Amino acid sequence: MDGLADFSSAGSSLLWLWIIEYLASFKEVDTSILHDLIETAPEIPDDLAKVTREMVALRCLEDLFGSSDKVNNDGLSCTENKVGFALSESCEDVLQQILQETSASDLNIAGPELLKWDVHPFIMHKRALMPKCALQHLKDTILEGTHPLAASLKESSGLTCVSECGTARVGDLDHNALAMSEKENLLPSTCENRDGQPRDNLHIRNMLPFKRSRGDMATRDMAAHTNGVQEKCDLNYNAKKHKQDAISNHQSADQISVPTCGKEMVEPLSGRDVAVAGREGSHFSNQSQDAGLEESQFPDDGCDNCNDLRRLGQNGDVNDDQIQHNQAEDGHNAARLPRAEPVQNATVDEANITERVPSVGTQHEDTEDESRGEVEHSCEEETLSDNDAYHNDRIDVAVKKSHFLSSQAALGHDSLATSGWTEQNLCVKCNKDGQLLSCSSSTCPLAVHENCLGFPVKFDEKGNFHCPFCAYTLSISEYLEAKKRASVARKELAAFMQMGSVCHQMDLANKLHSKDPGHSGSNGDKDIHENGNVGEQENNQENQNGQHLRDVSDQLCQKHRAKKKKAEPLHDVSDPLCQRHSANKKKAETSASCVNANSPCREEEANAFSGRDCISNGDKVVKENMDNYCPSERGLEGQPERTPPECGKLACTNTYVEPMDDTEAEAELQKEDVQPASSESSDPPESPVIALNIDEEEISESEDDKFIISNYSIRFRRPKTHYTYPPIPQLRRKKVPWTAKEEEILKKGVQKFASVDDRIIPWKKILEFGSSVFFGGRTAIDLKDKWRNMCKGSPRSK
DNA sequence: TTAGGGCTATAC
DNA sequence: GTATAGCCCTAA
Repeated sequence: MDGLADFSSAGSSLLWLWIIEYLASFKEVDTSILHDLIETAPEIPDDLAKVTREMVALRCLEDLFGSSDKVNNDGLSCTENKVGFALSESCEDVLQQILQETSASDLNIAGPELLKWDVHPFIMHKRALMPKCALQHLKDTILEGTHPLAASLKESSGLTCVSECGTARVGDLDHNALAMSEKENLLPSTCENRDGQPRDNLHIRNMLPFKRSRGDMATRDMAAHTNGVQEKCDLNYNAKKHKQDAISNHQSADQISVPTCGKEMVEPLSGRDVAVAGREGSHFSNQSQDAGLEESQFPDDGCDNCNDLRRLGQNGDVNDDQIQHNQAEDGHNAARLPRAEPVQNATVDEANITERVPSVGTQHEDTEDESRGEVEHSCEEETLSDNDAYHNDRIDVAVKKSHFLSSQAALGHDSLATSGWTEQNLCVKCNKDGQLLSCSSSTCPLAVHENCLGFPVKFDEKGNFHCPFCAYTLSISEYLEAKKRASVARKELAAFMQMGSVCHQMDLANKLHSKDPGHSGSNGDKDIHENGNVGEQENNQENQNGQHLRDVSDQLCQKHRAKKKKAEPLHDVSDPLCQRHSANKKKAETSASCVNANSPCREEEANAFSGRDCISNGDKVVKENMDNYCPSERGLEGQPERTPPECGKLACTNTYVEPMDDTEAEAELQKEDVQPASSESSDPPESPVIALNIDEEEISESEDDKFIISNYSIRFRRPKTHYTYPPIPQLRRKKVPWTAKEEEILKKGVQKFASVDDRIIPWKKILEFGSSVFFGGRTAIDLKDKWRNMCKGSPRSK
């Protein structure tokens, strides 16, 4: 059944209006969706013409209902002009004209034009101006018949039957969803008996989401938009998206007209998805009774998932616990997935949403939370979308399985349809008996010859065989589980990195206090406050950030304690780590400087953020945690970036610069043989790494001092300007001594590229020129600085 | 992208 | 404490 065809034949063009309004409710409107609808619907010009009229009518109704704004929307006015209306006319007149049915020729003109018409402005306009219940007003007014034009408008708009049915069925996003669902449940029998059209309308209504979910991009977008409306209604976007997708998958596979539209309206009040399922079931049941269509598509022979779905729908008493229990009990029961999974998934997603909604729906005032929220949001979004895909896959598998079983039953013996393969010990593939592999899933009837599998049979750890369907479903489950764990780990990593930022800020605050005694405390605080939220964290950890930060810092410092195998109470001020750190700091820090007692953490974080596997700053624990961290170019410490393979798995932002001409640069050096043997031998190109490795010296954990990372490491620079919770703190690179070879190539480069007056030296070119020699972390600025130093030491002739 | 000034860590 | 090397920031 093609919903749009029905839609068109139904002739209820008001539905178009509702569609438009529906779309208009979305935050982001993709006009291509409407265009898709337009283009795929037959006899569209007429409908479009009606839509045109109704748009204008809507505009008029807007006026009637008090909207004083008469913004002249280009698209709308253009359309209006096409059908001979002018905005300046009075509402009554316009309405009258609408009802007078513009001539067919006018409509034909308007139709093609409308196809090119960008509905977006209109939608935006409607969204901006329409009262939330404007459509309801529209309907009510038409149905009440109090307006002089109501009667004819009612007839013209196709609301007659709706009126007679006594219910409004579409578009009442603000209405009580429960009442709505109840109304909807009442609709079919009465309406349908009066006129075929209403029934069509019902199907149209039901089919709309179905069309949205049919798989192509446009319809997918529309599904997303649909969910956008739900989001607007404080619904759980993902849960609904998933549920809708899930159901749509069933629909697309089985051509089941599950009224997701009605579901969407139900959902706002249905806190529990099972309740929704129950109501869906009600719809479904009604429809089945009315049309008898679904029965024909739900063969009783082995299509247990379909029947299960139906049962689930009809059984409004099912509750979450039951289902979850069943799932827990039957976690590996793929055969039951078709009925259980949609609910399960929705439940899971709902849980996710519980976490997620605040970050989406509320504005976090502090940047930290925003950043964290962003990270988590993106992570969850990614995970959820991926989950959706796999949930759909899982459902697809179930559907395919049921189809497969059905088709096999149809191809095989009739008895199979009733008794199943398992009971008869027949292969589901070849319908022959023999030594069969039975699927371990308790309710999966599938049995198959090993040879019929088409691939080598595999058994799980317990030696159980799972049919391909169940195996795939199981794999998806495991994958999703793993993703969930990864997501959690990512959050923890985010918290960990955030900790680095916190420590940094605290360290900065401490330094400001200790190094700027001239600054009054208030001034210092003020400065810090101006630069970010350092001050507030320093001053009060109980503020909204502080609590979380302290929690994170506690976690981190607990690692210290665990590592030291000492049960030291962790208190902000009395942390021994802090004391040790302070003692080892050459800079005299007052006792107050350890206010936050997180200095060790800071130092460790600093090293953590500089963490490359190839460069250690002394703390292996941190290093392990930062495997995937790759600081920005300026934040890179001396790390041999010229060896890209080492960067392989890292998301290095500092790309390996392929030498412009390696041989040229090195030839320059070799040609003149400028490298003293001693220099070359004692200071090979690798020397920077060696120099850095000074810091790598193993530090015994048994000694207190060993917690103090070498000062010759990356440190945070004092922020001079805004410090807005960077997920990656600013880092100071390690010093990388220049090798003689580097100096040589630098000299060559300068001689080669510098202009006559040496006013401007293209350091970037020189860097590329000598990239085979220069240490990978060098920048053009480094070259410049080095050249400056070299020139300081000796005249330019050097 | 470059130049210049300033900052920081280290060596002495 | 000072000198120095290397790094960072900012203006042009």
